[in-house]
Amino acid sequence: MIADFESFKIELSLSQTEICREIYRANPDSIRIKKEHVAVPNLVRIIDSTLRLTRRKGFHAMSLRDLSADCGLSIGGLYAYIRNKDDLIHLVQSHGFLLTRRTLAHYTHDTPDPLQRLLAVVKAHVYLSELLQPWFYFSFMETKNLPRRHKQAAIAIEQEVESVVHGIMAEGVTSGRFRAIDIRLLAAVSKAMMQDWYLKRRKYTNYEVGATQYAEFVGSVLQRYLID
Amino acid sequence: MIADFESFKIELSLSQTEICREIYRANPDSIRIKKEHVAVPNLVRIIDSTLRLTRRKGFHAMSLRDLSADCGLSIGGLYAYIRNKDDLIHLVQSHGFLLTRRTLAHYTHDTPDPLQRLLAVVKAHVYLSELLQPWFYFSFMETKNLPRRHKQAAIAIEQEVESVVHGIMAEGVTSGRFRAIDIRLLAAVSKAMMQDWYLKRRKYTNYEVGATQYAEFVGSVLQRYLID
DNA sequence: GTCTATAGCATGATAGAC
DNA sequence: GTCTATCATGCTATAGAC
Repeated sequence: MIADFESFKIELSLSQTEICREIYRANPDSIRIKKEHVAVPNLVRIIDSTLRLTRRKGFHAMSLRDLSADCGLSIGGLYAYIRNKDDLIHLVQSHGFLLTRRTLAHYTHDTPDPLQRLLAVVKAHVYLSELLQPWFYFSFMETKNLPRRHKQAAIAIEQEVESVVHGIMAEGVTSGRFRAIDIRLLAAVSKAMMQDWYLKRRKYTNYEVGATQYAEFVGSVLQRYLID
Repeated sequence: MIADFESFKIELSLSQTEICREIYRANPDSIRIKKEHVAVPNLVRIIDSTLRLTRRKGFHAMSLRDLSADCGLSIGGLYAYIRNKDDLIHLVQSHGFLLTRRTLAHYTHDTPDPLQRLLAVVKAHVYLSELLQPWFYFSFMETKNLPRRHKQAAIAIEQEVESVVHGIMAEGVTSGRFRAIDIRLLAAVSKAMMQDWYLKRRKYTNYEVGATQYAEFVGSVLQRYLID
């Protein structure tokens, strides 16, 4: 069970620096800087700038000149952290994958009741995409442009989320707690609703709807459909 | 009330040629070809190629050389139909706008019962996005990269769809046919579910789910939430 | 490790032949 | 109306100074 957004945030310990340290250690091929205390802060800025600039114009339209100006490194300096522009995608993608897997696993292990587990997963996903909104947006929008490997990895993690939801629903149906309906379609539209939170973030801000309210609303729609 | 997909298709008379004829007549500034019988078939190919190539790599990554090779016109010939690359976006956008407005207006005028009208709108939108899948996908993915004017037009039409859904729900609540719930959020997630049909078209093909089945499923989720 | 300068290339757009 | 040839620009990526 997830208490509230603030607790979630703290529990996840989403320090940008910490994440970038993991990325640094996981990518010695592309990052040719030896000293961790030098590399990590620069990585934070590079990834941050990439997400911001890509959001505006798309990844292809972002030039490395723009990026170097925004993150404060020169073009040459930038190329000590990546071998080419595509490496940037990989750097950005990797920590999102990491955190999504970690979070979903965490919130599906300790709740026995299927309905409660389902609501917890929905809330965890909304909260996670709230904290990593730029990343989720980037990942969704740029997936189709990725080289094959990265593309498959991105599709795989999307499918994993849907599978988790589907698995919970299947268990609920089997145990008789949920109605016997087309749970594959319901899992698919569940994901569509969760996605809308980060794809249309600005709209919901205008509506003055918060993450908790949205997650609980989606939960209530699912609950009403699953239970008589 | 919409009977079935085939009737819908015929009623809309979605001949690519016909649509491109309208586009040709609406854009004398960018299209400098005088003879309609020459211009229209070329326009069909240009728009078709643009949608296909953009789908693969994104609009920015599609070069005009790629496009000219794909549509069979030379670079120079292409520039008789557009003044610059951004004109291409406008050509592609315009007929989608036209058809979306026309279709929604048509299916919200003749059904008095709010529930039936809601289900009709959902089905009409799913059917429309099934017929114009490449266009809907393009519009969603490229909106953020558009110059201001086109961007606002694209956001406006999205908002119109949501408003139509919201209006129907409001009427149902007022007349006591629907439960009094947060219909603004429900309208928002309705749109999210409708969008998923064209954003994840391939997934639903793999699931062997058709447009009618999907529309009716979304309708049943909404109906169950709105009615006791 | 980071910078400046630049090579090498692909792109959007145009001019003029046919 | 459509083509081929070409221009100017802006891009990714690299080399070498510090």
